[in-house]
Amino acid sequence: MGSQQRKEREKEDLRRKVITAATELFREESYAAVSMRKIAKRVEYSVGTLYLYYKDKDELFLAVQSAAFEQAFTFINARSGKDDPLERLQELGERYVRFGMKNPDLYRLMFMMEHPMDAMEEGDPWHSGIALHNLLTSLVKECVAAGRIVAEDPDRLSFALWSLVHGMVSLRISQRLTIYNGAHLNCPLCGIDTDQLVIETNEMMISILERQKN
Amino acid sequence: MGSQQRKEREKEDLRRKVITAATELFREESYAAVSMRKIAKRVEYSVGTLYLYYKDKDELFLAVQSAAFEQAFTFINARSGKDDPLERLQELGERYVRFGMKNPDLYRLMFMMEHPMDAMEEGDPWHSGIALHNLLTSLVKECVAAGRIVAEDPDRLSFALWSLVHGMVSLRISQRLTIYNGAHLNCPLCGIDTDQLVIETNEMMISILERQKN
DNA sequence: CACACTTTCTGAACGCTGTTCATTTTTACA
DNA sequence: TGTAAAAATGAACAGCGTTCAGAAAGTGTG
Repeated sequence: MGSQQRKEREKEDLRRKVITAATELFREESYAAVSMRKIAKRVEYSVGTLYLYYKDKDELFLAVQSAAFEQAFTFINARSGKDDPLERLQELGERYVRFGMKNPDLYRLMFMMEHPMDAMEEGDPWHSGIALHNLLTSLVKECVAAGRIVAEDPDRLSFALWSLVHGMVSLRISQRLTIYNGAHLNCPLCGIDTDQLVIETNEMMISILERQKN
Repeated sequence: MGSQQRKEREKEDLRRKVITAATELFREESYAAVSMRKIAKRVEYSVGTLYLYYKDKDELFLAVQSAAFEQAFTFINARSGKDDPLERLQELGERYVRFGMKNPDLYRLMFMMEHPMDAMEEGDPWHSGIALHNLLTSLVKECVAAGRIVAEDPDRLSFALWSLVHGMVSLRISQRLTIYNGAHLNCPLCGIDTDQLVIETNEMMISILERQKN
């Protein structure tokens, strides 16, 4: 019977539809405003049905997260014409922060949401996230190999760079860079556009690495 | 009449009690588990009373955040015997990440919680947060003045360092460093204790700055 | 077609959340 | 002691995630 396969396909279809609807909602409203009932309404099923496809909200959100990681990977992995690995490293960071700042609620879901570790057992929602991480580390190592930077421990340096860009994006997303808006903090950074600050600081860190010699 | 002043004092007392209770709850349970009813129960008032002292949950949380910033400032500002400003900078970073990793839910409240900007008008919940920021920037400038590091733009460098430590702490808190636990990411960092990784990476970044010459 | 069996779907119900507000209790002062 | 003002209460409301008895739709057989 081919009907078995058709049903499998339909089941997968609905799962995808749910993820798409949830992703749209994340884009339209804020992270906190996305509820099971709203997702159900958008896919035109009752709320109970969602629980036939996802064990609970955490599992559903994990699936959305997984899809978000794929989007992020696609966006960030876009190859550039540059030859210099260090330039590509800078571009990698820039695309990372751009993605995060353009998709704050997806970014929250990917990197800032509290996690139900028990739901993480099966499947691998972080697959594309891991791929991103590998992209970074191998690029850093390429820079070292090409003599563009010096690094005793390229893996730790990669972690530091990830932390740097993540730190900037998450502070930006959580509105913590608004301290640079008012004048209560009197420093040259005040008044600057925070998105620009993030991007420029990424560039600065790259040039610091470039200038560093053993 | 002195009764007027006494009432003012009692009012302030309850406000403080509420903040203390909420802070305790943040420590005991997770961030998400702290509800108005639980706070009310702990201070032995009805839930409605809380709304006589705080306009809504956001305002209450902002007050808790403000107290948390003070705690953080006290903890992180602890003076060390070191003379070298760069060593003190490294210690500053270390105390920052230690505070964050020991008080994950307070840290969430301070730096990761989505913010109701409209509640930020009066008062200055970030006062001690700003003080922390100033501590960092002035220390960085001290390092530059002492010739311990080179920095074209000390303010941007301070922002970068803040982003770095915040990035590490928040990734740690959000359980994202668990990718270094399993073996699915085969790199030298795997299996390492993540708290240690964070602290060591802070040290590494300091030594990178130290080695950097113009 | 009719029947039985399975799968899919529904939406009311439960206990939780933040928030409001009519009501009651407590306090203050003449 | 009486009365006006202040403070505290907790039931009620809408929305949340989640469950589950029952309705509906689909499937295979006689």
